[in-house]
Amino acid sequence: MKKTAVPNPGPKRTSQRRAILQALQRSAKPMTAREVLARVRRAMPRMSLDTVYRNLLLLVQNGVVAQTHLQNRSASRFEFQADRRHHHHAVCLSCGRSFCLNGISEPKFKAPREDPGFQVEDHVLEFHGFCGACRERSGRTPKG
Amino acid sequence: MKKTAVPNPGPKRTSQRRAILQALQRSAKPMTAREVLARVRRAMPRMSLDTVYRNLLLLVQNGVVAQTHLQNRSASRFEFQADRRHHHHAVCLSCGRSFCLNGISEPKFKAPREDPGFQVEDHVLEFHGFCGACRERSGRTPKG
DNA sequence: ATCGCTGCAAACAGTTTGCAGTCCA
DNA sequence: TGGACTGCAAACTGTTTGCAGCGAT
Repeated sequence: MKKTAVPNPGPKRTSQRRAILQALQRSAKPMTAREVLARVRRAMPRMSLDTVYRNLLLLVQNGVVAQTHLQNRSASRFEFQADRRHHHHAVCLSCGRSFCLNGISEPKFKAPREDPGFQVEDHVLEFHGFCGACRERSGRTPKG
Repeated sequence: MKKTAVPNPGPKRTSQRRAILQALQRSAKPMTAREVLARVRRAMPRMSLDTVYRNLLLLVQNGVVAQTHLQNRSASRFEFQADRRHHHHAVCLSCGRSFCLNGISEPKFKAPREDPGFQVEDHVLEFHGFCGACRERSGRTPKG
């Protein structure tokens, strides 16, 4: 039997996907879907927010991108992960930007009295405060 | 000039508000607005979700209730605070319930390299895992 | 030729807001 | 009495989904 040209199933390499990933890779800070969209639209004006979400979801599922729901904001943030270590975030209460933190010692878990059988898989640690820029802008000094 | 009976401005003590606060006080776990509504409706069937939200907001602003956006879930959780100490939460990845944790040692902050001037005001620590009930239900054993 | 992907629009969940009538102080 | 509060409905935001056409393999 002649072997028919069976289309290769699985993800396709689309320009949109590449652009979204690239935007994340180039950003030092986690971005919201909307921020990603704005960035990508500079090159691809017709990109839609749905496509951003769909691709982010895919990237998150593949472990390429990490998704975080910040306490502060309703929109989740996405960041490129590649071989990044587990880390935490600092979120500015004023401008909402979030920064990645490294070298924070990992918190130790103690099961709740109510449920001693609780088994931890993961954790999220988020610091809230004011970033340098916002403190300067608002006249907050390091000591004041 | 005769002193007219000027209505006292400021919050009024309504039965709805009392019921909402009571529901939170009686709950060991943080509740979503919808959970609060369900609870309160047992006594006040006409209570609306909007009223729950409005009152929760007020209570949060007054520091009576703490609001937490969990990583996991989209709906925020509310819990009675009174004179409660700062504490953290454990969230079950399976059933979504959240438990309060006490006696966790506080994480230490280290400013991000990117913004050494970041000043911390607060933090949130959230453990994710599986609660005892869900582990039993799904056959997860402590060692397996 | 397929099947994944895209853009558009509509659907959804959580939350907020405008309005007119109701209730507490 | 008057402003605070309530219920209802509608608006809004972030995110997801249905659909028909497009595009990568």
